[in-house]
Amino acid sequence: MNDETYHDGRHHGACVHGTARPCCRHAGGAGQGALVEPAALAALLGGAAHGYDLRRAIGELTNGQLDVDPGGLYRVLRRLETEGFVVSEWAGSGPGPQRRNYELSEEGRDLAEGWVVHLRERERLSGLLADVLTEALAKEAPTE
Amino acid sequence: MNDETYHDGRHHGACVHGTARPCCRHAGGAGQGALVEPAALAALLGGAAHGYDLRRAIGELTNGQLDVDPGGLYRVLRRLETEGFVVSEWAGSGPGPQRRNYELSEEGRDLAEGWVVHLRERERLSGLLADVLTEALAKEAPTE
DNA sequence: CTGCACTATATGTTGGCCTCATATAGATGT
DNA sequence: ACATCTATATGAGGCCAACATATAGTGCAG
Repeated sequence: MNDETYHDGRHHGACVHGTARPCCRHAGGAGQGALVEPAALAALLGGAAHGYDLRRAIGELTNGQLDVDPGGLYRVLRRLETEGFVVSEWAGSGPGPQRRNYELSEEGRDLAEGWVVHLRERERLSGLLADVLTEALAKEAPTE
Repeated sequence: MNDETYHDGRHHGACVHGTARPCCRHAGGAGQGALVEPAALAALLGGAAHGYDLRRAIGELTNGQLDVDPGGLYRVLRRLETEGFVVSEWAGSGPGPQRRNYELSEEGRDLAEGWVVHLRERERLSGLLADVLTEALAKEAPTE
């Protein structure tokens, strides 16, 4: 009603500024750090699948926490293929739109292992910074 | 010696690809997500200071885990000032290069609180994705 | 006296990512 | 016929970290 801020599950309401002003950190991935690539790798580890199914698998694997943009997902799959981490081919013709089947290569499995390390580091740094901020806010007691 | 990879504490050796190829994820903040702004806010919560000192404070607050680029730090401080989260002025003339003193505004404190929420979310998602990947890798037992 | 390292502030540039937008095409249900 | 879902894809904007580069003041060692 008179709540003019967005509530569509995207970044509008989750802007770090906590305001309705145009959020300056919802593009370019600098907000959270890359997520689509590791999510795609996780889904592919569960077995070969087509793009649309991988997106669904990501949602299931993360209990609905991650809903990756299909545009970004296909872009990542393409790039991972050009880099040799994924292999894909058009699936046999059946009813419905043409499907492309994606499968992880051995190098892709190694890449996934690398991402675990990277994500743990991000988790650690995020927690560390959140702790530092929390303590600093607590010390800076209201004096007004 | 014959180890051709970098070892200068930057992202070279920490590339998510785990290879010596030009790491494609060490620029644009997409690697870890934004860190300079919350770190700057944390340092400013400790009291007004000049830029160079804030960088040192960040190092201390994070036990050496974070060594922010001075270029980026000054850029963030400037932007935070134009956005009203920080106030600064040239310090009185003394020996040495000219210094600028930065101080958090009330809005800046609110912004810092918003960053705690954001960082906890990033911590949570990073941990979730790392868990998902770890479990998927464990299930995909070596069959070769 | 010179050169180097530190202090202190700053701008330029590049590459990658997320988000949002838009597009094409096949199938199904109302 | 239209809306929705399935399925694949490209374009564009904005942000960030990292690296580079610049200017200027100071102190110290050789």
